[in-house]
Amino acid sequence: MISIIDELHWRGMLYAATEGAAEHFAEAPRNTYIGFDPTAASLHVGSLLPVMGLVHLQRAGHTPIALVGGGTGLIGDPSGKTSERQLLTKELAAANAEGIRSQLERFLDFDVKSNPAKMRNNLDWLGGLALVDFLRDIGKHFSVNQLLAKESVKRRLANEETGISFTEFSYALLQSYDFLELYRREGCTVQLGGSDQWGNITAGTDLIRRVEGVRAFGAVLPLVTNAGGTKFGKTESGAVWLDPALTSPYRFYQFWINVDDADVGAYLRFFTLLPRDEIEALEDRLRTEPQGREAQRALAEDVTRRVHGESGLQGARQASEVLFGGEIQGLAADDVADIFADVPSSSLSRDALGGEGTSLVDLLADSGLTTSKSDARRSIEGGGIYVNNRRVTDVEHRVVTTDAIEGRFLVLRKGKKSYHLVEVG
RNA sequence: GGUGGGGUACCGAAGCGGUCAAACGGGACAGACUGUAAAUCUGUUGGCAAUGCCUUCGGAGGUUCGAAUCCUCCCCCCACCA
Repeated sequence: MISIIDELHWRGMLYAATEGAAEHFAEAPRNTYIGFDPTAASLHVGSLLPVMGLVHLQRAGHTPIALVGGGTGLIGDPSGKTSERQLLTKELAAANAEGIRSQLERFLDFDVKSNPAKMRNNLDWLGGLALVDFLRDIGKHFSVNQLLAKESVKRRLANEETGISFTEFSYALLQSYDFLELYRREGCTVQLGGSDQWGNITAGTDLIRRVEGVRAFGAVLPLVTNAGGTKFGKTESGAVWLDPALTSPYRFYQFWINVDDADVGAYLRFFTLLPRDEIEALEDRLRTEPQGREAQRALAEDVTRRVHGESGLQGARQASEVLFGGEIQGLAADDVADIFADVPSSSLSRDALGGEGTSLVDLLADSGLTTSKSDARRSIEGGGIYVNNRRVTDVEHRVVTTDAIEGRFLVLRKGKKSYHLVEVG
């Protein structure tokens, strides 16, 4: 059996681990958990690294437990946050937990006999918790002095403006309690998390040692960064979600295709299950023939397939090939409809294109491709606007019936990558 | 509570009676180059029925032919003192 620690290590996915964690994993299959905050109904690519952590655990023969924080989500983790968080309603937290659950099912095997993945919701034990019991049994083991020394708390205390509420201050206790509960219920002895979770995780191992006299372990994953210095997983249009309703498979695929050369090696290790020699071969080719962009392609295909399935991938890939291949003129309208299924679209009445037609400036502003008519004019003047992939430089340009492909579609484009489909009907 | 400084466009920051839709920098968008990359260079960056018009310089009033700029009141930040 491959060692989970070795696997995570060569992939650069091991930022830190508690003393003895490697040996602990080597001795026997272990039940290991990672928590997910139900702040939204969908995971985004920012949470993909912990998800992959669970995947590796399962592949290495351990039992991964995904803990959805239906209860802690009601509190809010102060780690990495500079200001007090908006509390979720119970209903919202529950609905979000359900959405996350269904997405995790794409990554983990919940049915395999030997080590099926498990999903738990901490609302099950936090929901009915009696305050007095909690303070007496759990709170007793925590030193306020130590909690105050935590980096996340210190930062908030230093800021007199925002401060920190007692609610968030007690978050570490709840997360520690989760770990304890999972130990009791599932025999869970290891917790994984993002590097910002280190303090919360070690608080949990301490609690288990004190209460149960058992040694528990923790390991944390690195922060995913990108060479450009911007936040990973964010694009102009916001976060990249796993839910196809929020981020279409096409856009999802494009996100990975566009990964900076400097980042693609690390991302292949993080987000795909490709073996080491394949990744290194891809990196070689990135150096010798970067124009092929095989590494980005491999990354995009692997991740898109896992998240959106084979058909989602094929659709995204076909669309990308046509869109960046150039010619749209020769395409049949049905193909256009297929290819642009994921691209933002709007409709326009056939009448609007009759006679004088409609001004391109209006179309652009209505489509949202440009933020205003002024913006549309500027974009046209700057040579950044294309109709059916042909550049238009005349600000007064009017679009008429014969421009539509088979009378049904107009493909608007701004710059290299922003498309909008107008359905004529 | 006292004294002083300040609130300007997406952000930072100039402007301190007309030539201000507001310098400059960052960001963003577009173009060139390229590989749907990075770096670099160039252009654009309030709106519209567009050689003009309308809205915007914390808020509300006022002075003036004319206010981001001057006056009054209010709100909010920062520094020092208490």
